Amino acid sequence: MGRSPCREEISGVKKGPWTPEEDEKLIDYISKHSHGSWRTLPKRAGLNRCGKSCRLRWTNYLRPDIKRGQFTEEDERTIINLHSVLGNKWSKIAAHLPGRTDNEIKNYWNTHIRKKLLKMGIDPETHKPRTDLNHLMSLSQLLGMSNLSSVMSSTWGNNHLGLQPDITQLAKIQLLQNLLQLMNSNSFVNMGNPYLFGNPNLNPLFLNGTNPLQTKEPVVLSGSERFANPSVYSQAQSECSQQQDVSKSLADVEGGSIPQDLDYSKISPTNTNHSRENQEENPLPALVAASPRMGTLNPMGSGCGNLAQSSEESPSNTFFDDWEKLFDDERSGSYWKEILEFTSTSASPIMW
DNA sequence: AACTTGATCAACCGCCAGATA
DNA sequence: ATATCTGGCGGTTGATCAAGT
Repeated sequence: MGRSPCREEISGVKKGPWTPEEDEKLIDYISKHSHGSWRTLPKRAGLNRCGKSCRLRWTNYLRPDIKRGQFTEEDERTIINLHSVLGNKWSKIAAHLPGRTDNEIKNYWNTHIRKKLLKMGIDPETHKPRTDLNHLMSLSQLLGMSNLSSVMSSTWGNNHLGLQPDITQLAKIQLLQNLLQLMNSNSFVNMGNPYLFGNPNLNPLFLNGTNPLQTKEPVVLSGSERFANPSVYSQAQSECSQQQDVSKSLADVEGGSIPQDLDYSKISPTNTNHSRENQEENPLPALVAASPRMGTLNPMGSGCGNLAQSSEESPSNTFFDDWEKLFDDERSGSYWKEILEFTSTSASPIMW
């Protein structure tokens, strides 16, 4: 039970980097006698090291079947896919990459992949899009304050908080911009990165692995009535449905076999028929720019489809007209209204 | 040239679970 | 049944090197 005291540690064995001589001794001994008990190995091999240190040195560096050198793209894909399923189970991940050690994979994850994912707006822990909670929260609070302010204004006839009437609109616009950025970064992530392309579960926004932003036809929408149009969205669904199931992408993993203990029902709560049903009940509106200005929000360009390019096709004059129309339409019952209501009501208590 | 900063990765630490006495 | 041993694992550290100032 518990950690065994390493007696050698007490007697002051050597620590730190291994010398070539020590490596040679260890290799020589293990190749002749096999390692046997790691605890007694150092003494038998004539090494002034802890048995644990010897084991680590052997398994992580000296083992003859260790594969050195750069990780390939395939390796990287494998690691990301497996990590999305297994989490930080480095040894399990390493089992799928012959010749790679758990330590090496762990290091590679922390120094390369993790940063890459963060840059792409993916949370490396959850493999889901990052949401800057602080930012979203502050916006939500702003909305909350604004709503409170309106209530107080109507009650007392003036604005006790000194908030401008436009603050609600501003906050809403900023919140939506955030959401758009999130979705745009997702379109990049999913379409531009082959290892994520086949992994719809990595993206909770794309239920069924479909990105509502990505439609093949240049869909032009403006005003709230467009946002409530499910046909466009379902079209997008079918257009983009070539995305693979996560289990398939995992089956393609180098090494082939998938751990028996994997419970795929835990992998993606959104990647189910249930989510499809939910989606049909509450179709996410196609958030497509009706003006070129909007198009600039997506520097990565298209995925499997295009964003709308033509401003002439929009009956509205400007991008902001469209948004304003959307926000002003309190009767629409649109998805966006729901989002805004949710964010403004679910915010943490306002700090005065 | 000297210093600072950031990235990388080998090695260590501490915890855990299973095996064994 | 309990204590101890052992190997394995994941998290963290610190030495080293390269790039930037």
